[in-house]
Amino acid sequence: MSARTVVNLRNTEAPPRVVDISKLDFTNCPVRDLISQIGGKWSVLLLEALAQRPYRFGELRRMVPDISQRMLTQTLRDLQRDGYIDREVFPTKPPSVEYRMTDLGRSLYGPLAQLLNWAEANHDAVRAARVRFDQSQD
Amino acid sequence: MSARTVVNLRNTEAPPRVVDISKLDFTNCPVRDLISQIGGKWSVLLLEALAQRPYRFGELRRMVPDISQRMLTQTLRDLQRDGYIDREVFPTKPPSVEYRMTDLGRSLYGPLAQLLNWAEANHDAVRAARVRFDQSQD
DNA sequence: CGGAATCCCCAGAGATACTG
DNA sequence: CAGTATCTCTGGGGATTCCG
Repeated sequence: MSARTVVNLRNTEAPPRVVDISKLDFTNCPVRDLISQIGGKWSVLLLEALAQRPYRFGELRRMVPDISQRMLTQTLRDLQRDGYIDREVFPTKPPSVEYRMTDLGRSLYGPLAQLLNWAEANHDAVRAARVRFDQSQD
Repeated sequence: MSARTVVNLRNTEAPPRVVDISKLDFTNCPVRDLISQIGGKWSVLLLEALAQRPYRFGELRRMVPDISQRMLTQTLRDLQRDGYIDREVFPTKPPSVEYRMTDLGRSLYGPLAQLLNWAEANHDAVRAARVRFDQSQD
């Protein structure tokens, strides 16, 4: 994929210099790697929750009532795998599991939160653009 | 969906106050709305390209050789619909179509680029975390 | 040149039931 | 409580063909 292309394109000073575009490892593009993960349906939501404070499995489940048990487990495991959150098991009875954000996760949440703030601030503009577009298409 | 929950969760000062979580309009959550759009496979890539300068359809196609014609057309139309890019048709022969970023798109690209920079800067850390996780799971 | 229309496939996500 | 294990299904995305 266009890993190098992406890098070059973001360099706004230089002209676009497309390099070696066909031979690049698709799975190794950092941007695609990040977007495909947080692009999931629940990842950002859980990151927002855990950015505030640690939560237990059941707490997260109650906070996001329309997530299935399966997707909560899976999304948490994926976030843990990428190093954004930690998982700690307390051998109580019944057992309880707490999830908390790592330093890496917190450093991700900085720029991520900026983007989310943009989304909220400009949501009306986007919706208005959609209405205009749809009306112009008959 | 949890539109309000998201808002409250990002307010790091107050305790989590989950409000009216089941009755919210799923489609009206700004965060979900943005993430589901730019979470697409090609959106960010095209935004990066057009953040630099306007491009014609065929130019974009050559820059991203592994995108299908269909997905290029569709992704561009979606970005246009949300107001991030403009489309201008030049009635030459054969016709040519140019895409350029709008002011709204440029304002989005600010925080977005910060996130992408984070992705590149921390890609090694994420990959290392993955290796650790996979090895700890037998 | 820049699409639109059509067919097809599979990974992401939901529902349900069971377990340490 | 906090998960696994199956089964299922939708829709995002690819390949191909046709059009102004």
